Amino acid sequence: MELAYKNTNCGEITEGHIGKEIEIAGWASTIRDLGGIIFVEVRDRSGLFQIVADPNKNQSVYETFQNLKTECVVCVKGTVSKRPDDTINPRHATGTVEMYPSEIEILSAAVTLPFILDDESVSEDIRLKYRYLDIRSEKMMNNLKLRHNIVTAIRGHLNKNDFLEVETPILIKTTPEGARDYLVPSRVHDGKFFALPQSPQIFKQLLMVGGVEKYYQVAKCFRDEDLRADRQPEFTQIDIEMSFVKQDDVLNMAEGLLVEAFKASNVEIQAPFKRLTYREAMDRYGSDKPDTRFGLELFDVSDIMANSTFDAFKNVVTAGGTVRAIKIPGIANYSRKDMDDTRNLAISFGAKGLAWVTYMEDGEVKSPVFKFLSEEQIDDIARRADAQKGDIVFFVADSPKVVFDVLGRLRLHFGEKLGLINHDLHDLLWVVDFPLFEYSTEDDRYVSVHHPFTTPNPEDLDKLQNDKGNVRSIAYDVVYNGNELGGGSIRIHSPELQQKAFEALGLSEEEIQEKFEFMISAFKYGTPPHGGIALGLDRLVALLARTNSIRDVIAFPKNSQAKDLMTNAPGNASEDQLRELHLRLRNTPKP
RNA sequence: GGGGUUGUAGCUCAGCUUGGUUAGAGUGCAUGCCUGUCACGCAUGAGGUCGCGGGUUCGAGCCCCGUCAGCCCCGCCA
Repeated sequence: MELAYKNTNCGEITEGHIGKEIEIAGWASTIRDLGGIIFVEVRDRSGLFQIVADPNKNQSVYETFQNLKTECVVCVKGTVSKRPDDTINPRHATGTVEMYPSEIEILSAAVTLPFILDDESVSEDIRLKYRYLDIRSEKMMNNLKLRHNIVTAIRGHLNKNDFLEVETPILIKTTPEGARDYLVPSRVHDGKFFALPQSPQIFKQLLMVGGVEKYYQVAKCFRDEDLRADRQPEFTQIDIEMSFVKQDDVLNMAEGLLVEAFKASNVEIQAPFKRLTYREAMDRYGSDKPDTRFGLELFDVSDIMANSTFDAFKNVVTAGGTVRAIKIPGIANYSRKDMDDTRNLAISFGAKGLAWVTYMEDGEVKSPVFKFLSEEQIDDIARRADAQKGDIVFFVADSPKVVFDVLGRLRLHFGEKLGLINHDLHDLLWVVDFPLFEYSTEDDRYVSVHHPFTTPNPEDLDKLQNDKGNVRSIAYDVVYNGNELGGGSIRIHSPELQQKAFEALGLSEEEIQEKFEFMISAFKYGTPPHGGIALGLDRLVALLARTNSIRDVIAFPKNSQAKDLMTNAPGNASEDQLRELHLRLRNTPKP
């Protein structure tokens, strides 16, 4: 028997194939042996197709069917037939057709699988250990297809718009700011190390100096930080840079790109997206990636509290802090325990405490802080909150950072809990005018919010030396349903300004020379104004696949401890390898 | 680095609150019966280091201590 393996995909067989002889190949996904007749579903990437063996029609094929084991690989030749009317299965795409094979060959046997494919309850560590089996599942296969479709759409859009895809190096020089680098020891250079890129940032800017004008890359990036459901040590960015552009040019381009990417997932979105300034996002939503699918906006009561006799709040305002509030409707019947839980939640978010006003259904208004407030102040709060019977208003007083963080998270908590979020919405927006610096209490200095190549807002240049906290940048993030999809900025293209930016970050002249000399000197040879954006592909695909773990859209991800459970990486290095790399281990590693 | 949570059959879990006979269920697997199933059905069977180590106890899957591993979160992630 000479079979060609395959000329038709299982999932694509239709009534149009009836009477035609075809060959299919795939995995025997389910075998139903009824005694005198055997049904087998053959699965390939495209879907399932039922084949039938009847000893009266073909004895030798029937005998082969009797020996089939689940997940063995077969190739089958035969003529497609219509199923009898009463056996049509409307739940399957190929449920109206089937085949009595004239020939069947087992191409590969299969031992019993360690778990059942498509069983959603199987624990993830088992799935990751046998990832090659997990990929056979409909869910994983669909996610990989979706990812492919999205990347294809993005590439198509960028190619059509005259972008050049350029690869940048993976072995690069370590940079001082940002996440922890993965280091690669150099064999050739004793004691020296490469770093893996956290992003192609510097290279894409130098491509602009090189005259590429419009660049993109589906770029692997690496960060040696602790993992989360949406964070992997290696991940993929759609990395984009453009010359001769201003902020609006980048935003318009990215909007067009995202429209195409969403379309690949059968989601229609409208451009242009809303725009919020960073200030406005924080003031109204307590977040730089606000979920604006629901209300519950924050409001400021600092002025009222500053004039109260409540020292805890008053002193915060005097010391430069702020008091903000959020109104949660319909929870005035909260029990003592509910209130305790809410306060503990606020404390877990970083608050020192939580104050509130309860507007009871019967019209009574209660609050532990009323004794510190005048009648007029109490009225002011009710008016500002637009409080109705049944509402509770919560207050947090602290530094702006803490207040926004706590109330922003409480807002999300109640939005979810009270079912205020419409999960059918696709809410895309830009947050613009990010601050250039933020103060790091840990490092006791100002650090870049974005990265040190971000252009300061020209209006704020005079604050670069003495008022760093109030310098705005030309930087922007794109947010989808409260998730950061990506961000970018207009970059510095003047060597003098770049030098000043490094200095403002507290880098010493030696550090600037050692780490960035090539960049500053590159800028001296004629540098176009440029800017760009990077979009997190894994997160985008995960959101469009409606899964909350990016591991579900990565073929071979690491687990939460940054291990590959399938290959057991990272592994040990041999003595010889270590010697060649000029390394000596402090402790003998566990085998 | 910190907090929470889970660990019992190949897989998913019950049993733990209140320590006590031979540790169960579903599913998968094997065998047999079954000619239109599609979560096929019926029957029989195999399958266990109760994560690991120590302790308390006459007796520990269950209580205590330690440890390892998985997942989630905080820190961290320009």
